Amino acid sequence: MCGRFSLATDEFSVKVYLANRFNINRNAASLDLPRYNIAPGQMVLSLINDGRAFRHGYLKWGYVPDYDAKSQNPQRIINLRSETILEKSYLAASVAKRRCVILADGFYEWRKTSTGKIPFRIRSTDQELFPMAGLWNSHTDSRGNKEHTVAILTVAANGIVKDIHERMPVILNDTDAKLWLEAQPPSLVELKQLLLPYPDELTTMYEVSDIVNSYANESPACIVPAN
DNA sequence: CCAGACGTTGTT
DNA sequence: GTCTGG
DNA sequence: CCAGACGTTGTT
DNA sequence: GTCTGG
Repeated sequence: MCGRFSLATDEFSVKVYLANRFNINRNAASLDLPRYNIAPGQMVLSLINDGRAFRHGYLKWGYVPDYDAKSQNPQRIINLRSETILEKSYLAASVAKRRCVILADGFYEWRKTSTGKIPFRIRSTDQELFPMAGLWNSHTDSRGNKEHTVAILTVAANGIVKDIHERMPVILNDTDAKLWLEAQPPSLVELKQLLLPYPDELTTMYEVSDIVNSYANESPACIVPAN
């Protein structure tokens, strides 16, 4: 699955990416980059389509479903199985109207061994920055604060990631990302067909230090190859 | 009609 | 062991 | 995802 | 919010 990732890129590169690939040029706001260790509960850089144009902004990682929006400690869903998003009634409105992508340049998975867990970083050889498919939602919590929350969609691990883990985030290419974000998609069934394991031949993976285990370690050491 | 359920992963 | 928080 | 916390009463 | 079940 995907419970930790990186966007270890400087702000300028991300702004160039947003301009070139998504025609986003209103870029005054600071993007708080680079990030080496992004964890659930934190704000993640996301793209949506507002019906006229692509927009970027921050969403809080941990999707709060409508049915739980008013509880004191709502369920916060960090991943959703892409295979079943069309079957879950509580997701219907998000699937229809609140699809998004989350920007990353790598994600972490842990291999379980008899002696413990070993972290790995997985990247694309094709896209320095890549969009991960997500669904977002809005709610007003019990104190009246508005929150925009997001879950990352998952899919079966590809041939590379399979060595260490059974699931991986849905990574899209730029073309499919735009389709996924399309405000008036041809059909939701067609959109769901975009949610596939990333191609093996475009995937690279390497072991990293267990420094990454603690989200408090927001440091370049997280992405340095182990040994 | 209303009431009740509604996640994921990994591990067992 | 299990939940919470980042 | 992992790390960290994990209680109660009564007093301030 | 939306579907299922009774």
